[in-house]
Parts: sequence; structure tokens; C-alpha cells
Amino acid sequence: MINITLPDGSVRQYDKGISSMQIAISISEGLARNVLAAEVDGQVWDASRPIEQDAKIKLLTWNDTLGKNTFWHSSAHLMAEALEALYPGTKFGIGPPLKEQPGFYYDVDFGDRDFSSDDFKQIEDKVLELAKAKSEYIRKPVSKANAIEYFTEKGDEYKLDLIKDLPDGSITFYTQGNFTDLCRGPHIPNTGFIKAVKLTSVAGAYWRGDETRKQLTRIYAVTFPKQSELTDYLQLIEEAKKRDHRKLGKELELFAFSEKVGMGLPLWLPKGAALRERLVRFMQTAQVKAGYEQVITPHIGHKNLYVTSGHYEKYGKDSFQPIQTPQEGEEFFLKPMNCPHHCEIYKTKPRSYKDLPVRYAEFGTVYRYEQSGELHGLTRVRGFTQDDAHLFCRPDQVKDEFKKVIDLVLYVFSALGFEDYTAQISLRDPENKAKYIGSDENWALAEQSIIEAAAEKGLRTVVELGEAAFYGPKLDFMVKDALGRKWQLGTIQVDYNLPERFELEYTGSDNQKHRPVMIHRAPFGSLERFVAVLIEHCAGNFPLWLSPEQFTILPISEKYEEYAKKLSDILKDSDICGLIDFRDEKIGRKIRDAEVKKIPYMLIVGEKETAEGLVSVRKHGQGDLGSMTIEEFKQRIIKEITV
RNA sequence: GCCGACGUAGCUCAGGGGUAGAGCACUUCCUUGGUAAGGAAGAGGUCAUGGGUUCAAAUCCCAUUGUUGGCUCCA
Repeated sequence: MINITLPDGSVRQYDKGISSMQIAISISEGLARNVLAAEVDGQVWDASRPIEQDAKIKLLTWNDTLGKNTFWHSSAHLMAEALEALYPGTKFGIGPPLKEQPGFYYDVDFGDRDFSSDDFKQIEDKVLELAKAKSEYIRKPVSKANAIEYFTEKGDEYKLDLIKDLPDGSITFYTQGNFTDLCRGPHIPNTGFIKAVKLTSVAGAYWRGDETRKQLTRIYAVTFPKQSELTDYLQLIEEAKKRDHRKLGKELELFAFSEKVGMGLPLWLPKGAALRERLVRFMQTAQVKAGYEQVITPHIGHKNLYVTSGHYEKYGKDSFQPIQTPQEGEEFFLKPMNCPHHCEIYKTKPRSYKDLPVRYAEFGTVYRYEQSGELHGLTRVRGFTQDDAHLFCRPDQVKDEFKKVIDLVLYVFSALGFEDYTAQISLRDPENKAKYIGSDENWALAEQSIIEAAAEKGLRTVVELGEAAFYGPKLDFMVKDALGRKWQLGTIQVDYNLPERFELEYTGSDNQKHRPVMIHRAPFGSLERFVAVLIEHCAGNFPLWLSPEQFTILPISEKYEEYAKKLSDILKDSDICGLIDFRDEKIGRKIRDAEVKKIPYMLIVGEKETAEGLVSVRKHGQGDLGSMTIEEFKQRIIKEITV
């Protein structure tokens, strides 16, 4: 007998060699029907795999991330089986589940065959047909020699390339129906769990991400255990398309791009600029309260600045092109980050330990050469403005300062309606230290302070190795938007290296020179990216305090324009922004246009309102709110803005 | 940067070897109206740019440029 510990802590006894599925059956039939795999002592196993010793197990269903991953991984095998059945001779690369979104892909080599989205339907039909056969996924350990023999005979050089790097004794095959794949597993019990499938896109991807190797066809797809979940998923995709900030940005006249100005260089239109200005003012107010001082630095910097900072060495060759002065032959670069400039500000005078922390904030516009294929709307651009600040503090202040920055970031998120977030702690890849600058000791200190500060603030965190910046570890905030999509926004980074490189100092209470620690932080990340995420989060229906046009006055006819102007002036005096629709159109039309433009409040004025000194108020998306005096309306707006 | 798709009026898009089409937006006129599109007329395009094939190119070919889906990258 062996002891099986369940997640609730209860221990049950079973015969040696029992499978997770049998355990599930012993608990409840209903549970067993939903079990996709099981976590056994921290490893995900097939539900059918025999357990030979005492273990802690967790049964995985569709509700678990690991359960979903297993489901999609198994789906990838099923799609491969369908592809092989439809297009014999197809060679297979890898077919994993996706990390950030639902679904999976399989990289395949069709040889000379053309493949396009026109073939999707045929494949989906075949997948469903094979799924109905309820073929079991059968695990089989094989020797390296046998594995090589199998795929040599099959002529699949990609699998052979993978096997080459695997140690003998660790290799397993999985077979379902007529398809056998090299695979570590685990898999769902049988193909019958897969009830709905949709191929989502096709794209090229190099074998093992190496552009010198052959390009394979990557087929993206998503599967579900219920048809209704696929329907929901497709609806979500539709909704996401409607909220695309590139589409809304154009429709709402927030920003634009111009071929002549250059790719990745956004032009802020009046309404977008108004929105952005409000965000800036909001942040400035918060920062003043938090003890920051505003600074301003130039858009270019001397090459030596970046040689000192280390950025030149790291990015100089492919990212920076120098600007040369005609006479002296000096070299300048467009500012790609603000930190070196702020270090020089720190150095303008001697500092005492009593002066620290010093907090310099700047809405600094920076320019970076991003690969052309990587540009995307406002989320990835070549010129953008960071809500940047650099804190210079004593080592004993780091954790406290870091925690204050976390507070600020969370304040910003809550003010803008991002309720759901996690924090990602990005550390150095211990296997590849050459990628980073700075001493081991400083890295250890920096990593430690981030981990402790996040823990003390009770943040939900995940740790990612190898995701740190080259000069220091960071804490990135990932927010979930209204559709449940994750975005990386704010970032906080601890840096022991730049102070070293710029030889920053302060005089301690011991009258000795000491090195301050630097914290980089940007709660929005960049205004461009933040606005993009905000647009998609609220679908263009900004909170009232951010709306570029908070109201529009709609006169029923030109007879009431004088009254409309009077109202408009009253609102303007209270810093409430809006326009009057003077067009010679019927009221229904004016309302419709205002609704389409997502203007929060419509003030309708006609004979009745003019006579009684009222306004008829209509709210976007809600409809008629009835009449009130302009003063009542003003109070309503002020109340809504301050909440 | 690499691979694929795309670029037609301000916007959304149709068409397609014989010198351009719709809807919306715009302008003018009629209409002076009550909570999501009133009516009529008009104006607007070197069909991304450059080159080639052809009697003839917006259409076919090549290059460039931009957008886009991926890959790689992200200070």
C-alpha cells in the first residue's frame, strides 16, 4: 500500500501502481470524467501513469492552467495526426501549448506543398473526426537508438535533431491513433475530450528560432472541451478586434502615423494630446505628493555619456546612429533613456546622507531603434515618452523607497481602473551571467531587495529567470484588462551599476564617501503604451476625468444656440471641456454621432430648456437622465471626476 | 532585420489589361426638428512610389516604401 496525499491534506491509501485516474474514480465519477492529468509530487503526469510510491497528488482539470496546457499539448498531437492523414509526408517540428494565450501551435514542413488558411476547414473537420475515435494517448519509453531508428525510417529530420540532444534513457514516445510523436508528455487520457477546434492562423517560423535554418509553417489553433467555450472564445476575439487601439485611435481621432514622418513615430492629434496631458498632470500631482522633483533634460546626449553608462557598448552597434557636429566631429545620440542624464544631475553638487533620497522625475521622450517588423500601434514605437524617475538613496533606504514606489504604482492602477494585476520579478539568468554588467555582490543585493519589498507589500508575484535588464533586476507589473488579457505596464528596477559607472557619491555620517543606490521606475511604462492599453481596457470609454471631450451640447435648432453658448461658458469656467454641435441636423442625428464618438454626456437644449433654464442630460451608453439645472449638472460632473 | 499577406476618395471597402465604383464623411440647397442616421444636388482619386512587359497597366512582373500576421528582439 502507498499513501496518497491530496491537496486538502487528506491522506488515502491505495495499492502500489494505482493511477491518478483510478484515484479520481475512487473519489467521484464526476471528477474522474473531468480529469485531464495529475500533478504528482510537483510534476505533471498522465492520469493513467502508475504511481509506485507515496506521493502528493493534485488532479488537474480544465480549470487548472496545467490542465489546459496538457489539453492543448495533446490537441497539438491530434492536429499533427490530422495533418499527416491529409498530407502524407509532412514533417513535424515541435507542437507546444501557447504561453500567454489560449491554444497551441505545431511547426511543420509541408515540403513543396502550398498551405493557406483555405485549408483550415478541412483540417478542423479531420481533427474532430479523429477526436471522436477517442484514441488513447499511450506513453512508451524508448531507447535513443530505437528513437533514432524510428524517425530515420520516417524521414523526419526535425525530430532527429531534437533526439540528438536528449540523454538516452529519458526518451518517451506518445501514440494516439495512427500518430506517434517524440514527446515528454504528459497527455490527456484520450482524444475524446477534444470537442471543439479552430485553426486561428498560419505563419512562418524558423526551425529552433534560427533564421539561418529552414523556415517551417507554424499553424496556430485552439481547442476546447465544449463547443460553447469555443463560441465564447470567438466572441472574445471579436470584442478584442473592436477595442483594438489602432482602430479606436483612428476613429476617435487620438493619434495617427505618417509615412513621411516615419514608421513608429506617433503623431498625437488634439484629442489624444488632451488625454495624454491629463495623464501627465495626474502623475505629476501624485509625484509631487510622493516627494519627487521635476527635472528636464535634452533630447540628445554626447556619446561619452552612453559610453560611461554602458549603453553604448551594449546597444551601440545596431541601435544607435550618431549625430555628428560639422566642425568638431563630436558625436551625439538621440536620447534612448533618461537615466544617464539624471545621474549627471545628481553629480551637480556634493550630496550628504541627509539629502537622500533624491527623486528626479521627468516625462522624458526617448528614441530607440526598434526592428521594423516589431512596430505595433502605440504599444511598440520608436519615439515615446516615459513617465520616468530615478531615485538615489542610501543602501538602508532601498527597500523602503522600493515599497513607496510600489504604492505609487498601485495608486495609479486603481485610479485608472486596473484592478487585476500581478507582479513579475525578473532576475538574472544564473546560467548566462555574461549578458549582464555589474558585480555578483551588487546583483545579489538588488535581487534581494526586490524580492523582500514585493513580499512585504504582499504582491502576487511570479519569478522569471533571465528576464532582468542587463544592468539590474526588475519588478514589472502585469495588468489584466477588461477582457482578461495581460499587459506589461509599470516597471521598477534596482540599479547598483550606474552609480558605480558614474561614480556617484554621498558623504555618510562617518564623513566617508559612499555610493548611492539608484531605483528606476515608470508606473505607466510609457505614455504611448499606457494609452494603448487604456483604450483597449475601457474600449474607448475613458473615465470622465480623462475624456478629451466630456460633454457635447446639442441644440434642437439654431434658435437655441445662444443658450447653448451660455451653458458652454459656464462649464468651461469650471474646467469642464466640451463642444457645441452647431450642425444643421436633427436631434436624433446629433445624438447618434455623439454616441458613436463615445462622448460621456450629451446636453440637449431646446424650447423647454431655454424657457425654464434647464438642460436635458443624456449619458453615453445609458440614455436620457432627465432635466436639471446647469449647476446640478456641474456638481454631478465634479462629483464623478473626484471619485 | 527575416518570412507571408496587403496598400483603390478623409474613412470602410468593391472592382480589375481598354484610361475608376459604393456607403459613410465633406460642400451647397431644402428642411427648424425632442433622445442612435430627414431629403436633394455637388465636389473629391497619377488606384502607395519608381521602373519594366504591352498598341494599351490601377490591373501582369521587379524594386522601394508603408501597414499587417508571425519569427527574432525589447535599455
